[in-house]
Amino acid sequence: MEMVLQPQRAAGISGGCRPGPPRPAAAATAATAAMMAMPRAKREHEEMMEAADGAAAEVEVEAEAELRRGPWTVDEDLTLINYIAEHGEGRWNALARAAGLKRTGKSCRLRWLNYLRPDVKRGDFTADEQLLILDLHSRWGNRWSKIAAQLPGRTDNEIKNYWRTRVQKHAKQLNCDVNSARFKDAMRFLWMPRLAERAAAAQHQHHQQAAAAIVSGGAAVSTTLITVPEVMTMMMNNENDDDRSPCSAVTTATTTSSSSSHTSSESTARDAVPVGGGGGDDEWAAMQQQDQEFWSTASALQQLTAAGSGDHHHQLFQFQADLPLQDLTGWVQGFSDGVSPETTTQLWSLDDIWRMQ
DNA sequence: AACTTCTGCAACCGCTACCGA
DNA sequence: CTCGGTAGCGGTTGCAGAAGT
Repeated sequence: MEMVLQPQRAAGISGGCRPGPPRPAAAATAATAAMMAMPRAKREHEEMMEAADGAAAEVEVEAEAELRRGPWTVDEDLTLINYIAEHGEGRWNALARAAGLKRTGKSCRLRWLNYLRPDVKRGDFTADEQLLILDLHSRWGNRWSKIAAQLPGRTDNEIKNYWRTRVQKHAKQLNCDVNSARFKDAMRFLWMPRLAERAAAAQHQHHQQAAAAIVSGGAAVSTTLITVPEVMTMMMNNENDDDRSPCSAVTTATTTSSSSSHTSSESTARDAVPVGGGGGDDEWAAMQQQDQEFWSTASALQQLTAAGSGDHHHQLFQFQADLPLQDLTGWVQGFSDGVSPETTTQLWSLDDIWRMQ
């Protein structure tokens, strides 16, 4: 079977500055499918790899001189995708030669893993994802690949860039080092709760949509929307746990709620399956399962927020006292991506934080 | 309109770990 | 055990579009 891949039109990659070659998403998906039927192609691949290895030494010097660098072209992308679709990935140097790409194996590997791989997710990070990144970074530091492993479809490069461009920018706005205790406190007590709230709100909206689809015409589903003070209480309560930071407490809550759906945007389409559209028992069971998970999550959140611990409030007060008013307000507003200024101010003025107690 | 500065991201570089001969 | 090749990781750079002047 010979697969011919056509170049795709630019797929509107959000946030991209470099125009670059369009991402052949559909082609990459087709590539995945092609990889399923591989045995014969695999054998050919092995032979080609051996041949490529054999020829490698002689051509190495001259090839070195004409190796391409810089942005990948559409043709190069398609060549790589086609080759991997037929032969699989691995042994990148030999692959690069066998595929006829004038690139280093390193470059091919990077291009494939960070851009062409069919399951790579593009676009802005969801609140859930941001929360997870903050949490994991607080635990593991700059272990980007390890962090990326916890975010399906995200690459270490993407997360690294996110950290450098967004997080470090905010640390700069706050006039402190990204590794300073002050910034970490700001992350724990302001940014992460806010992300948790947004994530919860997204979950809330998502579940309401799903419920509306399931109970068409029925009563509106009542859900518990977790609030900033609730999240803060959760964080403080969980500081009692020996090996769990407040950060992990929030993440636990939010990721638990999303355990049945990696991200809200991702899961919406899947979950909003119309009832009675020819679905069988499996679909019904799946919906029941999702319903069950939603309600158990809401219940868990309520339980977490039920008990409060006054001791930890002092920490928050101390933190508030340490931060200059204008710094805090400006900085908090700095995190207002996608939120109207009014909303942000309302959510995060010092008065409001104070009232949360 | 022209120029400069800022921003975000893809790609590269250097290093280390791992593995097989 | 050593050595060479490869994969993978984290840090850095370069570039193009956006924003500002």
